Amino acid sequence: MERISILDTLNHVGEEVVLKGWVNTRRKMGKMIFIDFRDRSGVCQVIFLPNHAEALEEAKKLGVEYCIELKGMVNQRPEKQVNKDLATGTVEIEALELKILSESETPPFEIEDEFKEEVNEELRLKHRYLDLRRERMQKNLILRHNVAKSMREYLYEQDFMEVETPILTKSTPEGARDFLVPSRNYPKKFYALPQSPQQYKQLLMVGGIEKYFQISRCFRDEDARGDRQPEFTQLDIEMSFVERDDVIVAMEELITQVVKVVAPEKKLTFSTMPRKTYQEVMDEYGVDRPDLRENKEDPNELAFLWVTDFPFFEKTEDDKWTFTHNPFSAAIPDHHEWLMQKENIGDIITTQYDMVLNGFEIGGGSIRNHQPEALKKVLEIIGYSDEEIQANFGHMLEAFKYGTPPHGGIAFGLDRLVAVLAGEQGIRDVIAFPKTLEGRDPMMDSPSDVDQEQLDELSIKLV
RNA sequence: GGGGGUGUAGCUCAGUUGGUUAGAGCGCCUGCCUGUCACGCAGGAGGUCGCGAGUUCGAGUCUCGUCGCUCCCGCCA
Repeated sequence: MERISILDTLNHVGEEVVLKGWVNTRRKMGKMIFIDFRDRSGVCQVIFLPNHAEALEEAKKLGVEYCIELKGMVNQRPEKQVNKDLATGTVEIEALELKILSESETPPFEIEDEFKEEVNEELRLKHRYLDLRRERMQKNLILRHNVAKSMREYLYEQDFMEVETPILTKSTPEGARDFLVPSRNYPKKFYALPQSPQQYKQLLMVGGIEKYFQISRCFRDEDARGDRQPEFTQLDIEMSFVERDDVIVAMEELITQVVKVVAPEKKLTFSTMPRKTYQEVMDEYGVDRPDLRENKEDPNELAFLWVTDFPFFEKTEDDKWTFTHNPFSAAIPDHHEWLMQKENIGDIITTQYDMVLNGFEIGGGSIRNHQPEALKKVLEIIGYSDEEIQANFGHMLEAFKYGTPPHGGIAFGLDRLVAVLAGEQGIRDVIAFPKTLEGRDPMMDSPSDVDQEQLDELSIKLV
C-alpha cells in the first residue's frame, strides 16, 4: 500500500492507510496509547488499542522522534473528541500495524515546542537537523521554497533566462572584503568568491541574453548582523533595452505577484508602491529605508516603497570621492554630461533605486553605464589610476566596446524578503544552515584546520 | 576593532546580605491509569554553578582575568 501524507488522511476517512513519519509526543494511558504523529504535512493523533495487541506491544517501546511506519484505519472522531487546534482534529488513526524504522535518542531540545520557550540558538544550530523538524523552521523553509518557486515561475513566464555564473571569481579592490580561495595551479594567486554576480550579469547583457535572472549565492567577509550573513542569497536580475521606469514597473509586478501567491493573507499598505527620492525620505524620516506601515503591530501589513535619486558620490574621511551604491550605475540622463565632464560631482544623481519593505532594504539596482567612456569616468572620479582600471575593470571596458545594449537590473535579498514575510526578526531563521554572528557553523565545526599536505599543495605557510 | 546583555540539571530559568544538603517548570526513567490531545497520579535519576586565579572561616553570589553566545556601532560598492 502506498504511503499518504498525514494531512491527506482527511480525504481517506474509513480507509486503511499507510503513514510514515515521526513520533511528536506520546500519551500512555495504561491499556491504550496515544501518539501525536508528525510528517512534513502536519500532525495527527494515533491510538493503539488492545484489540491490535502486536501493534500496542510495539508502541510501548516508542519514544519521541522515533521514525516509524504505520498501517491504520482513519476514523472520524465523535463530536466530543474533535480537537479544534489540530488541522486533522476531526479524524484519528486507529493503529493496526507498527514498524519502527529508526529509534531516536532523547533529543537535546524539544522538537514539539508549541508552548515552550526559545531554545539557545547555538544549540539549535549545532543540531540544526533536529531544529529543522520543528514547526517554525518547517514553515519558514516551505515559505522560502514557495517564494523562490513563484519568482522562477513568474520570470520564466516573462521570458527571463536563468543563467549560472561562477563562484570562483576575481577579487576586486572596492566594496566589501572578499573571501579568498587559493589557487593550486597558480601558486600565490587567488580566486575570490563573488560578492554579487554584478559584472557577470552585465557581461551576459553584452552576450545577448537580454533578460537574465539567477537565484545566486553571494559572499561578503564582513561582520554579520541579524539581517546579514557572510553568505546570503540574491534574486539577481538584469534586462537589456530598458530605462529606469521599465525596471521599476517590472520588478514591482514581480514582487507583488510573489506576495499574492505565497502570502495571500498579507495586506499591502499601498496598492502601487510609492516612490520617494532619497532627499524626500531623509527629510521626512531621517533614514533612507523608512518603515511606512500604518500599524506596525499588524503582522500582516506590508509597506513597500521605492527610494530613488541617490547621490552618486560622497566624500570619504580622507576627502576622496567614493560611490554610494554601485560603480557600474549610470547617472540620471540630466546629469550624464556632468559625469562625462567630471563636474558638480557631489550633485550628480545616480539611477539607483532601492526597494524597501517595512524598513528593510530588500532590493536595489540601477541602470548601468553601457558606454565604456562613462564607466571609465566613474572609476577615475573615485581615484583609480589607468593601470588599476585596466587591471580590475579592463574586461568590462573591453566588452563594452562591442555593441553593448543599454541595460539595467536589480538584486533582491531573498533572505530578508522571506524573513519579513515569515514574521521573523532575523534571516538566520529562514536559512537552512546559517552561520553564527562570528561566521562559524557549530554543526560542521567550520572553519577548521586543514592538513599540512593541503597547505603545501597551495604553497601556503601558516604564521 | 568598540560598547551592551548573558552563561546554574538535557531544555527554559529562579537562586535574598557571601552561610552549612543548589531549586522550580518542562523533558527523561519506573509504576498505575480505556478517551487523552500542554493527559493525570505516585516515585526516581540527573549539577565541573562556562573556565582560571584571588579575597574570605566560608564563593553560584564579591574582585580580576579569560572563553563562548547574543544584540548594537564601526564595517557591509
